[in-house]
Amino acid sequence: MSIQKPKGTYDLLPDKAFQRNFIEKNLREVFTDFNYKEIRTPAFEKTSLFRRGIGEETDIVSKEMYSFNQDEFTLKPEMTAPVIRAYIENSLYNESPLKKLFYISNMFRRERPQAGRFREFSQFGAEAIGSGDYLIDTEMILLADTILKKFGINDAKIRINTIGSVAEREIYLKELKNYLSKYINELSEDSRRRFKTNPLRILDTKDKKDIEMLKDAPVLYEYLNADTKENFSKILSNLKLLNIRFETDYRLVRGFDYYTSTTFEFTSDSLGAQNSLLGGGRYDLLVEQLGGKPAPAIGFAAGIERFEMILEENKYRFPFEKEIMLYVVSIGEECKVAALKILNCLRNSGIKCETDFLNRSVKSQMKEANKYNAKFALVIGEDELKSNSFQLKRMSDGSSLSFTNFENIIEYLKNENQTSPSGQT
RNA sequence: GCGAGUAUAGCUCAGUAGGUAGAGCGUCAGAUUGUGGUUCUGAAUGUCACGGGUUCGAGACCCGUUACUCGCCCCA
Repeated sequence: MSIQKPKGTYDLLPDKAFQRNFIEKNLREVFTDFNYKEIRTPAFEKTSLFRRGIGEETDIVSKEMYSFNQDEFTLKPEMTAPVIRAYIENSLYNESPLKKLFYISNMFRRERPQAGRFREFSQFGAEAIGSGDYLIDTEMILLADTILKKFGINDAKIRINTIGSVAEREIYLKELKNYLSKYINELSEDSRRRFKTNPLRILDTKDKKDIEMLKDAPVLYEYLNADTKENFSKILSNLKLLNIRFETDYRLVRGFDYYTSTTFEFTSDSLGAQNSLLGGGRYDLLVEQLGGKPAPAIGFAAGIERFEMILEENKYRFPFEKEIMLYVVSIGEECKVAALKILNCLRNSGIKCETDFLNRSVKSQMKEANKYNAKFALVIGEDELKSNSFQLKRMSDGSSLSFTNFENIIEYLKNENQTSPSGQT
């Protein structure tokens, strides 16, 4: 083994690449139906964008970024900050007060790889910038749910929470720290660290003793203003009206600094330890933080590899790749050119076909045709060229049709191509 | 950054108490001269992850390294 791929990366071999393309095609369809427009941003950005956008103290920024050129640039570890940067830089707010954008792109984080986690991975996601209305929160969750349902993923758990405004959270955090300080010596090591760095995340702990201690801890929800609460309950009742099953989880706290009020997460049991499939929420302050005219916004991101893991677990039936209509078995120099000529005519009509490039025996070429699942095989040798008589063989039953010139064969196959349905696995 | 497990042909794996490598699948070729799928026959491919040690002798035992996998943290 000479040179290996970098840790945490993977090759998408042809079969999987085909499936990935199918997934992306369908994602684009749903996003487009919801009137989201695709945006693509550079693979790398100024490092300061992520420092300011995601938050200096987050794991991603503090230890997981791939930076280069004396830290000037960083391979994007997430898409929200780049999208907002592009939104501001290109004055998209001047086009219309609400911009609905989606992306499908690869990200880079220098983490320890494990099941469902890679150093280069792909996400699809959406950002709606310009509306603070609860209706767009509802639509955002509906969009995410629609995508999953489109792929037959019906068992994802949806959890929703609101973490309020910065001001509301400040009051709460004081109370929470006050409460936890009584237990500070009994808390798990992780929680003690979070006490200093990000006390909200203590609520997310998996430690049993911690959970016990948190039982009587103050609840953020109770520190929220009446209109925040009302807004939240409107979202929830809307979701109910739309028949979306969810649960509220007052402990759901997201890892990036930019989140405000609504947060949500879709999880699946098919994913192993990393059970988070999709996460999102509102980030009303980010646009301003990144130097734009203040605009409320909300979005979500989902991991494509985890998405694929679930599809595999569910034995999702991907379509077959387009079948080969004709395999030309050619014998001898002249015939090979003749073969390419036929293939060229068919290909110009969008028909998939193939011939031999290895000077192999007729038998081997037939085997090849069979392996490719070609619908027809056509043998071209000196005999055929001399007598102008060609046998088009139907591979499924071995029957053959006689032709006296190429034009008729091509016409026949074009016709056949139109009537043949595209198969499912 | 921390913890655990694994490392034998392209793939999935055998390899028993240490005696210098096997199967299935796949690939390629042949089974009367130019016709596939089934069947049969044959072939190729491994510095048994790397380095050291124990031993007359190690794929198997010991140590180290590296890679991969899974988990913690965090996240998609």
